Amino acid sequence: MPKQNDSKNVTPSPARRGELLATAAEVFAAQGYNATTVRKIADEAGMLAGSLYYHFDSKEGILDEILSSFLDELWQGYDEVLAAGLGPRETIEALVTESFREIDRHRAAVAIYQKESRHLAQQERFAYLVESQQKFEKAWLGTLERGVAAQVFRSDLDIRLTYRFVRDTVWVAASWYRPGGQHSPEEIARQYLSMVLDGIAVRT
Amino acid sequence: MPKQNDSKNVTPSPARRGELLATAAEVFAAQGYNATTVRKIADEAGMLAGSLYYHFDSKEGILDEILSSFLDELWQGYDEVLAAGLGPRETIEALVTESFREIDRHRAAVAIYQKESRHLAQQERFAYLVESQQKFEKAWLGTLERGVAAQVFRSDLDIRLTYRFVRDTVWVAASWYRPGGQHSPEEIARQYLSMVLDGIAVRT
DNA sequence: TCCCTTCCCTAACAAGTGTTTGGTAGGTTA
DNA sequence: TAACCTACCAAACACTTGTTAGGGAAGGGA
Repeated sequence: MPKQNDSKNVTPSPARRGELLATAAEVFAAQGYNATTVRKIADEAGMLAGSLYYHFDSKEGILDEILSSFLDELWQGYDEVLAAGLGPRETIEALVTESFREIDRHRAAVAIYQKESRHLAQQERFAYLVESQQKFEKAWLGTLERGVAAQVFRSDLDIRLTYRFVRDTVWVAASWYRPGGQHSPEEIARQYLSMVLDGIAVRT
Repeated sequence: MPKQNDSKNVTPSPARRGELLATAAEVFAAQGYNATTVRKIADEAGMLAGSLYYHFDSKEGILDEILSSFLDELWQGYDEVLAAGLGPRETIEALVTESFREIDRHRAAVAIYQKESRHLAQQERFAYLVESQQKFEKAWLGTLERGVAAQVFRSDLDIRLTYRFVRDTVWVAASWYRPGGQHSPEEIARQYLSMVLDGIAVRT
């Protein structure tokens, strides 16, 4: 039961759809969703605006597919980490590393998510953004609490503040990260973890 | 030589302008600049769209005034800190604290800046955003380098990565911060500094 | 009383928006 | 060859957008 183009009697190739989704994601990330016209996307893809509607239902549908497929892949990686039964510190390390790998693979999608998710989440179509965010909070906050209980994380900090601190430090990286840069995702994760866990001050 | 309404023979009161700027900033922050219509702003202010043009030149002019007045006030505080001749660690502490105070005072403006500055900076009208960002980088990066040289900050980290880390962790707070919440700006600054400087792990 | 200023409304404009409809070039299949 | 499918174009649609022009109500000062 296909979701797209149900009424129309056409079957666009998934490969071409993938290409178009990638270019659309780049434009959305660069200009913002609302500032991006379908004519701009089509232009970037070397075709006319109307032709996009052979492949997709709507502009919103394109955005939906970009975000949901990103989140699907993200949670595939996260669930694997969470199921591994690691200790709190090792779980945080694995989650952060996995996050930077996702940023590496889905830079545009992450940037879009960062900018638009807050007001998109109010729409029914994007309700899964709220679900994902809740699941996200549960995983990270739970791990941090486990760590405090096990005395591997500090207990003198507001735990929710700590959660937002760790979460934000990781994901905002998508705003400046460029694949193929000086540092690999793993190297960036290593340094970020070192800063988050041990701080940037010299120990006395 | 007034900048606005130069041709028209009118003189809107600064007080009313301030109110309208505040509501506009709230809507921009909540919905995004491009997704916000002037009709929505006017609606929120209890008037009709056209009436906004008695007070302002254009929608872009409103945005311009929100951002530039925020940056003016920000640099007033920053310059004071930088001129105080503090040590590197104390300078970072003062800058972070000052930043959270600005977030407290200009939450909406900061949120808009976060979301829109990247692609706004490409326009000539908003060239001052680029200048500000460069000045910003010079101040923070310079302080961090001073700290490494003075052996108060770690030397085994990529300094640019550290800069982005500290910068982002502070400013993304505007996305979740709400004035009048549980913690004061100073308290949030204190805990953030504690995390950034000493890490969240228990010292062994 | 009359005038002037402040502040907003009514009504419209032109440009740009996402989207639809019908058509067609080129390759594949029967 | 004929029928068909894929992937696009050309042209238009209805609607929303930022913006403008003219007018008018309320109030203060002369």
